[in-house]
Amino acid sequence: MKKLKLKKRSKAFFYQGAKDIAKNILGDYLTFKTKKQTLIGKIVETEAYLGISDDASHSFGGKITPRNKTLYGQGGVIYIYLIYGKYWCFNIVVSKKNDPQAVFIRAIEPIRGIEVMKKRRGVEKEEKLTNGPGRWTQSFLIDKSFLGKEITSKDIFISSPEDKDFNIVKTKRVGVDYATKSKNLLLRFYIKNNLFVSKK
DNA sequence: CTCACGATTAGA
DNA sequence: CTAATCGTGAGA
Repeated sequence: MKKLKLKKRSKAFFYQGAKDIAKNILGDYLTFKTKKQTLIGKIVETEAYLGISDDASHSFGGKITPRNKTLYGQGGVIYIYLIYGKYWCFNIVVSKKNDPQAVFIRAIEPIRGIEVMKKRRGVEKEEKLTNGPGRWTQSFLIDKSFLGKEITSKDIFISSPEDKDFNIVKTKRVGVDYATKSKNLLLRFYIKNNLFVSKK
C-alpha cells in the first residue's frame, strides 16, 4: 500500500474566496487531536457562502450580530453555530478581513477513530457516523468552544494529499430555501459516488 | 421581555 | 411525513 503524503494547509490558503476553497478542500483530511485520541476524516462535501451579497449567508447585507461577528475577521478561523437547538455546524471563515465568506463542511468520511465515533453517535453503521453537518461534529465532539479557533492549529488542521482522483458534483445548497436571490446557485460540492455524502 | 424560527436529524 | 429543541435576533 502506498504511503499517503499530506501537506498542511497554510493560513494564507484560507485568504482565497469561498467557492475555490470549497472545491479545493474536497479530498483533504481534517485532523483533530486531543490528549486521548486523534480523529481524522476526509472532507467529502462542502458548501460555499459568499457573504454580503449572498442572501443564504449569515452575513448577508453586512449584518453583524454577536453570533456571526467571527465571520468578519481574517480567513483561517472556525465559525461554529448551533442549529435547531441541537446540532453544531462547522464552517471555516475564508477571504480577507471584512469580507465575511465561509466554507461549510457538510460531510466527511471517517478515517481514524471510528470506534470512538460509533460510541458518541450511538450507531454502528459506518456510513451514518459523519454523513451530515450535525452528525460529523457529534462524532468529533466539536462544539462552540471551537468558535474563533485557528484552522491551522496544532490540534485541529486540514491537510491535502499530493494526488486526488475523483469527480466533483455541483448542486444547489441544502436547506436555504429561505434565500430568494441565491438559493439556486451551484455552491454545494461533493465527491461523486462517495458513500459519506449527506442525504439524497 | 416575548416569540418565531433555523446552513438538521431521527423516527413514524 | 412530522416532531424535537433551544440559542439567537428582531421587535415591542
